[in-house]
Amino acid sequence: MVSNKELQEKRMRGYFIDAAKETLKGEGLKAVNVRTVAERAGYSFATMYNYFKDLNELIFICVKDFISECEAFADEQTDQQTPGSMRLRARIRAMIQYFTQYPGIFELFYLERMNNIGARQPTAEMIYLFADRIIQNDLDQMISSGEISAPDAEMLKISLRNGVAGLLLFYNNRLQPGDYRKFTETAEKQLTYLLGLPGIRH
Amino acid sequence: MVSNKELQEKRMRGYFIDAAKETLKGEGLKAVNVRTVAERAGYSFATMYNYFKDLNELIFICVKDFISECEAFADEQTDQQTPGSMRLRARIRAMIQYFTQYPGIFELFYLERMNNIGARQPTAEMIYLFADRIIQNDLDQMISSGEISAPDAEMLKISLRNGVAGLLLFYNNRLQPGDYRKFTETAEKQLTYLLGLPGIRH
DNA sequence: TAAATATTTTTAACATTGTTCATTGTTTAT
DNA sequence: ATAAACAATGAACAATGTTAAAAATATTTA
Repeated sequence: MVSNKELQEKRMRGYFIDAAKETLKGEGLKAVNVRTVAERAGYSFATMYNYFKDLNELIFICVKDFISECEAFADEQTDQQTPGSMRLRARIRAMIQYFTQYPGIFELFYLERMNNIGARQPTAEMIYLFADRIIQNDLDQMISSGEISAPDAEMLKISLRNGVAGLLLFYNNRLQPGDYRKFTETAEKQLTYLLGLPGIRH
Repeated sequence: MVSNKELQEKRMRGYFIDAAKETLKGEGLKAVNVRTVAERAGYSFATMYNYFKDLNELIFICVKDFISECEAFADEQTDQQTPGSMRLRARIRAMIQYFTQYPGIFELFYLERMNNIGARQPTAEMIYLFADRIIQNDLDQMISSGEISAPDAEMLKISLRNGVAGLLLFYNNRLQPGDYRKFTETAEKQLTYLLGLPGIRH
């Protein structure tokens, strides 16, 4: 049972959160500032400070929401598949797709939030755990089916997490590879490469 | 033959460049701003604009210098070794060591510079090519010795570049793994893992 | 209902940082 | 010695995050 006050406060926070999320998805991180977000929400910039400690807190909430959204997207893309290496690939593919669709979110996750001293530790940990969570289920399945040993699975997990972060980091800066088609091709090859390890029984 | 004017101008630029580099290595990227750098150089902040287009140009020069420094460090660490997979490992180890010794430089390379719209493309490309250059020699040797095929070498190169970037990205944010000892252990394991691929003849 | 009180929103102001420009001081060439 | 060129600087502006007092609005109470 929530009071009117709580409900109203939640709505107000929602306006700002939505405005920030829209801006992040659309114009990207550099367009997010107190004044533009507040304008989009339909309030003065100072009003934000009545509902959030500071801009960091607001953006932190966006990160949490985007994590959920990305996980939901991966779930949705793979709900027909059974756990295992094929689904693992599909889930990573979904994650890559999500971040390339919203470069601003990638920037937020891997460049800005992690870089931020203030909210450093908790945010970075969240992002880090999220990347692992995306693939944990399938790795467990691969272990229990004897497809891979537990230590090899651990290495695979780290390699995938780091490799995907690096892959997106370079692509996000419009470099390598140049176009999207070539990028997905490289991503697929890299997945195949990382999954083609000696420890895995094919 | 350089004129006095050119010499003097070069010196002036050097004062600012050194001040910026010291600040980056010591206090990190967030401590770098026009006023602190100029103070360290012994001049007013406005003087900087007589020698550099803007702060970006100054920092861009630092990036170039750090790239050279890191390459020199890798060369120095491996000058006793012959080209091949062992030296490849050692060179990557040197690169990782360099960036963990100077977190501010990593931040600059992979988080800030790449993130910067203005100087985006050229800087990111430079950083990207530098990472490849560190290992190119040894990869070529491995190819010509028949240790690895050219296509596999290309995949290995990409995997290493992306994997190292991701590894440093997560470690730099003080997360995974917690302490330096554990970190180097993980880095070694990951190197072994990536180099232990099916395409490589052992 | 009207005054008093509490809450919410906003305007004004400040701090920090990057940047530009006019002024001032200094050097150089005639 | 003086005019021209050059170098260094402080004042000022713009953008952004933040705070605090003032204004507007809502709620409570007599």
